[in-house]
Amino acid sequence: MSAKHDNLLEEIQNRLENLNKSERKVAEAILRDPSAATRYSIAALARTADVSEPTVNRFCRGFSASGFPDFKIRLAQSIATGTPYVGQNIKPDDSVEEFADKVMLTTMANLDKARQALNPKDLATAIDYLIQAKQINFFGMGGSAPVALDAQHKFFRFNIPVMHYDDALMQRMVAAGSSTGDVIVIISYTGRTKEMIEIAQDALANDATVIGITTPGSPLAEVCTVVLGVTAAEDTEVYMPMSSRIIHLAVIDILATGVTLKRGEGFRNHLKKIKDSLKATRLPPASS
Amino acid sequence: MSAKHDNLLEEIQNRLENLNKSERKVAEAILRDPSAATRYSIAALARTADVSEPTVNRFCRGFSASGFPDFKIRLAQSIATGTPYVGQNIKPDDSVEEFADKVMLTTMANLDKARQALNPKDLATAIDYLIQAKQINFFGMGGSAPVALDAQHKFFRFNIPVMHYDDALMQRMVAAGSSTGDVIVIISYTGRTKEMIEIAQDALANDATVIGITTPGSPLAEVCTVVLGVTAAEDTEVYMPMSSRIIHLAVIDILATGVTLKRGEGFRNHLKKIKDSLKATRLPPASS
DNA sequence: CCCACATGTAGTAACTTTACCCAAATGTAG
DNA sequence: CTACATTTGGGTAAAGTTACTACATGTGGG
Repeated sequence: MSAKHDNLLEEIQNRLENLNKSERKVAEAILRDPSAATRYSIAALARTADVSEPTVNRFCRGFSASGFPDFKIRLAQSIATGTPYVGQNIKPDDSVEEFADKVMLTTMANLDKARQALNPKDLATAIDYLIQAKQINFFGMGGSAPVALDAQHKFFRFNIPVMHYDDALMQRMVAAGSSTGDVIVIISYTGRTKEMIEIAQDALANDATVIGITTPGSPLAEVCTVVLGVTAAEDTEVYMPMSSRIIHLAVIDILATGVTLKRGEGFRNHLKKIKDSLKATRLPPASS
Repeated sequence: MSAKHDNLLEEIQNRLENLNKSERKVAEAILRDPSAATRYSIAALARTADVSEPTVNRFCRGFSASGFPDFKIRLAQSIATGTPYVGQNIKPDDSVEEFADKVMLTTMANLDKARQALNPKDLATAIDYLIQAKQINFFGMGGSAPVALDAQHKFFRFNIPVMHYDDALMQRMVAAGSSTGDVIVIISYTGRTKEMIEIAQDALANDATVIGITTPGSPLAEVCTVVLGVTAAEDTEVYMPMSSRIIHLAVIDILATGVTLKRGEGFRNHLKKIKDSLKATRLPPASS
């Protein structure tokens, strides 16, 4: 089952510095046009990189492949995963098509990292808490406010009392007034916003459950009951964080899906009824 | 460039019925363990399928590969794309790990569809309108409200007057009060909410620009100045729409990126200053 | 100046493909 | 309905590629 992403291309990139002259030539030839490399024979690649065939072969073995053909297959898989763009940062002179592609592919790559990083056990624990919750509150400030709002929308359909707050004062009040059985989900990219940490501690002091969707290892993560964490490196300093919110949304989707599934068949009908109640406000589907 | 998903495995599955006896034996052998097939030599695969080597070769050519090695590479890519999950819907008895993976992979697949479907020219047009805007308003109701809120957060940093509205009454008032140079971005998954269409028409009547992030071909799309459209099929009827909002967010990311880039270097410093102003509210990065 | 490492040459082994042939099935004419 | 022709499916074996191994040669560091 396990998908174990080799990310061969990334590995080649990383080890580029540690390779000797000829092998670096091979690496560069491959990175120059990875998908072409999958079509080359060992002789063709050797010629392109201007080295001998055994050098290519040694290079392949260096990346723990049994030989050139095996290496080519791993490379092909690595490409299919969308890896070629990963890490390629957006440059000021990119065309619209180029940076649009980069934004999309970077987002996809980050989602994939998140997929691999997320711990199913923690997810399951979080879902269990949410199902048993008397009341759910989503807290997110600044850039995470939309995520909290979205979460409220999704969980609203489960007929558990649910709210979101994007304002520290209200969050503090809710945390102070919480008790056993209340679940507070705190969404924060950095996990280093002082107030959020204090709020989490307040809630915990009142025996509420605190689920953190934040960076693992951050001060906020330290205090949460459960942490659903992802480290998506991005150029936070200058541009705005982009992928992180999308990952957070995806985590919310997973939690919502989990709650739906665990509630069983009867409950899925309830969801359908809510959907149906919205139909009246819409025009009929395109007829032509 | 073009990523053209072959989905070779799917194609083999589909054509299984139309193959003659021996070639079907080959197909079945491959489907039985696709990833093993990528490691086999033609002789090994022939033995496993209990046919001769040329038969395997003919089979490969039948799937428009130049030969067996080429076929193996396409097969490898097909496996790596995560194909097994794409389209596989979530089932009530999935484990947490399974459905979490499916949610993520479905989202990724939809983002990729969006990436290919988005028209760079329309994006460029939208970005131009946004740069020249006197005022930008994001409208989104229900599930699209969080997207509108997120957009406001992102565009707030550009020091253009920007607001979001999630309430039809306010939206109508803003549309009625708009004029040339105002840009209204309407976010709607279905593009069939009656009120939104009327609101769009009001805004257009006042010479405002209306950018629609919605389903192409929908009634709303018909009336917009520019449409940034994506058709992400999902199980809207029972579960809630998930991927669509994430795609919409990604589109917002692209627009924001475009505006940032087009504004040039000086402006990116301005963004950095805003970032810096937030530092004071945070704990320092992990020190250990 | 020598040793060790890096790299290339040439030959061999493995793998793939082509050319050819046989067998079975289907079609056709007597 | 039989007998011959034609097409289709599929295997054998040899030719052609491709990849690997063993060895030779060069080159930089001690």
